[in-house]
Amino acid sequence: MVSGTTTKAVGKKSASSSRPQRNEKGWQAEKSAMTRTAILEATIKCLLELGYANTTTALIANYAGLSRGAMMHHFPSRMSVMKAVVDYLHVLRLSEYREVMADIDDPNRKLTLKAINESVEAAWHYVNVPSFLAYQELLSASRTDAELRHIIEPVEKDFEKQFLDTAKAVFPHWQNLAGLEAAHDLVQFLMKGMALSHMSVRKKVRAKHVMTYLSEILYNIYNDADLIEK
Amino acid sequence: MVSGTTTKAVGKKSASSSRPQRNEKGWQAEKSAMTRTAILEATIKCLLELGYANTTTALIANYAGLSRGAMMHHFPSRMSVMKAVVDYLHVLRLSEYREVMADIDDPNRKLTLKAINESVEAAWHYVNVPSFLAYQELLSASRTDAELRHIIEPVEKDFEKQFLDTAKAVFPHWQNLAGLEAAHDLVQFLMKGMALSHMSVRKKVRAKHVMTYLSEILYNIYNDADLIEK
DNA sequence: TATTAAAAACAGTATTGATTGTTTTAAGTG
DNA sequence: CACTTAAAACAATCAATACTGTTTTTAATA
Repeated sequence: MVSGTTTKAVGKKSASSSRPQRNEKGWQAEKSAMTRTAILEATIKCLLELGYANTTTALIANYAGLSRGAMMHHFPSRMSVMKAVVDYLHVLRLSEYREVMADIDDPNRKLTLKAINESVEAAWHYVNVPSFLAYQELLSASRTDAELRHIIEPVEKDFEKQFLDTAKAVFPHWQNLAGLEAAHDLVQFLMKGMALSHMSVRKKVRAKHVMTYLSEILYNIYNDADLIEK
Repeated sequence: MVSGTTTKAVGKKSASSSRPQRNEKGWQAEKSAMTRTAILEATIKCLLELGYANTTTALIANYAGLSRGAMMHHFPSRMSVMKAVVDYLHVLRLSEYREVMADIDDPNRKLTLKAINESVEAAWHYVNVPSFLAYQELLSASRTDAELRHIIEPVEKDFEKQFLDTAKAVFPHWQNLAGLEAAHDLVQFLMKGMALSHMSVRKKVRAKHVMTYLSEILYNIYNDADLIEK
């Protein structure tokens, strides 16, 4: 299935390498927390490199530099890891998005085409970041994995809501609310579609072209051009 | 994993049900061909319902109403079935697309907004059809499955090319070639992004809104509005 | 000493590819 | 045409591997 089944130890002990700092209360608890996030990040790496189906508990442990026993101590089952990763990615992705959107433009001035262009570029960058792709892998697997779907469904719904709310907050000048929602969907669906078109030829230039168009479109929607009068 | 592991026999003997017509030459060859396509269609059903990872040879055989031995006779390995399915879907999807696009509008007249709207609706319908979703499942799996990727990559490239060529043939009036290509990408990426956003809330209405915008955009591009002068 | 982290070993199940056997169809041959 | 032989379709079983979750053991910490 995958080559390095034998003690690969990628990113070896990235968590437990800091030496015991026995001040404060609960060094063990701290260590435990570090191991936990090491496992979560190892899982994300696995999802990216191997996909959901091939992300086995043994591989996760390897990537985290742990024994399988240790990892099963922190997460009693494979699905419990996945659930933790879903939650982990949820907050991570939201914070990443807010960070990206934070320095787009002064929210107190009217949007320029240049600013829109920048935010489109940012959105493109956003869907090519590990956290997005790993989450997408989980979302994709959830289509045919009922247990995972039950876990990820409420999270996804909450994400979509917060995602849109953030966009509204970033563009307070946007007049037509329905227009903003449609514009937001336009951007997100398009970006997702491009990001998931892995083996397109000339992907870079095509993406650039599409995004140039998209920016002009958004500018028109923003300025309430006669698009969609109904 | 899945409920009916025990002789489910879905779509039982849909292939070998026709009685032996011993005229012409080679009844056995005909039967063999029928069994083959029965296996391929069973595989597609599995891909849709269970996903690539859970599509085992045993399940395929069940769905096709065959023993595993019989199915391994026609396809010596799991991957060989997948390869056959990739080819099968390739021609199927192209023919479906051409069929859908055939009755959009008279290619000898200038495009109306209504006609564009119709073709957008057709594109939306297209990405919700089984063959698209099954193929997408394979494409998605190929990201982390090298063997499958080697199989599907050339097919996907050829598909993209023929896909665009078909669009060009359907809209011979389209002035700006670069504009048409961008418009085509715009539609395809957007549709894919929408189709793969499984658990969006209010998906239907949002899709409708986005598509209304999209149609106006396309109309503008088609009429060489000042979009993208560079 | 009691508790927690970590490691190792184990049992059960599922899947794959291979092998062997049985039935059905096609092709010769006298 | 009757009979034999070959080949293809189909079925059943087996060995090897891989993954999951559990249990047992060891080490470290409070």
